[in-house]
Amino acid sequence: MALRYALLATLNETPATGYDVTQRFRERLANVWPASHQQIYKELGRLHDEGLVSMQALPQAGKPDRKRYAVTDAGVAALISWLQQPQPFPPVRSPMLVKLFAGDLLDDAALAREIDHARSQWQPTLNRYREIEQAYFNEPGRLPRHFRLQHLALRRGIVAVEAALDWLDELEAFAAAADSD
Amino acid sequence: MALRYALLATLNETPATGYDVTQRFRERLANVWPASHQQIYKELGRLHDEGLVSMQALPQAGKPDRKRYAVTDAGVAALISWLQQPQPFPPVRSPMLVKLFAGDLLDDAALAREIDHARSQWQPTLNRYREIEQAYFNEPGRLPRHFRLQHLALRRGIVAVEAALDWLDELEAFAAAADSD
DNA sequence: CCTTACATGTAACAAGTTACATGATTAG
DNA sequence: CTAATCATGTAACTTGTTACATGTAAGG
Repeated sequence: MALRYALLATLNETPATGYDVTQRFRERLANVWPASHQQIYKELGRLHDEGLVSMQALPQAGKPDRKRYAVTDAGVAALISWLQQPQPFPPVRSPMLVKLFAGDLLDDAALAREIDHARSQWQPTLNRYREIEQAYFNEPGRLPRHFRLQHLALRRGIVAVEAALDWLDELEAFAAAADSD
Repeated sequence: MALRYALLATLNETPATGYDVTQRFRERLANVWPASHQQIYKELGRLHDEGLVSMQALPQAGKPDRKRYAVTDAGVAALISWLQQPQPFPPVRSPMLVKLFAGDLLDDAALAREIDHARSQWQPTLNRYREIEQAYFNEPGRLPRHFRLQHLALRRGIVAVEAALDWLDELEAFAAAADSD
């Protein structure tokens, strides 16, 4: 459900084609609400059917026509009304925790591999987030409101991944102790 | 995909009916891999079709027969082989971050409401987790391995929610400052 | 020659949610 | 009288993933 509002939000900043929007999702929404081009095109079609966005075809030679979407008044209204309502929290579903739940069928070696794998995913993610923070949000106090909100969204990613890595340290301490038995 | 392995893991501890398993998911797997009874029954049926669990009908009067499921050798093998392979991480999808992304269409009042709502979800969750930790995992060093793994799964929840609440404080500080302008 | 960027989609499938269905027994 | 517990499911729907389809132009 949130996908359509993410779409309305970007298009509200600047009208764009499905292709452009897909780029934006890759670059700036990947850690908020990832979506593939297939899903984006489908949802843009629906939004258009419902009159929440307008569409203008821009003819091209040799390629499919570009379709430029812009939010309509009804679209802005729908987005604002969604923003007013507190949203439910997505449930946690973690394959890694399912593994811990399997208990003694999970041997020490497999656990160690899983820990390494997790670290190899999260550490680079944290580094990337911190680089972005350095580069774009160095003086948050001076930024206009919508940039500060984006910074806070990034902060959410940072604290979450830091917590994940702290927990990995706990888990590794346990695994190392078990190893030396 | 992880649902079936969560099912195999519980049934490997103790054989049980779909109803029993649903209880266990409510009590102990809610924060790891939540699942409804509809999903559980469907997946148990599939696991049975594939020979990963065996089923024995226990006739009852007035109620549907109970069906007792137990993991087969093939089931144990499938679970172990899954445990060996590092699992991909589920993508982050957060409606709350989508809201921040909407920028100036999100007014201060709506933001404040969202913060309160989030805190009212997470704070009780954290309290519950801490109570469970106190009650069951008071002396982790003395526990057998599979309990320690469950403790570590709970720790994951604790550090994640603590991080979420820390972030909410950051967000609230921003909202309060904006308010006083 | 090969890959990447551009630009749009369709179709099949998997996973999860919500609504509906049945019917006895027990606790308040 | 009402709600909860026990015990199983089916069906419709939504969301998201993966595979497939088409065709040009530019850069290494």
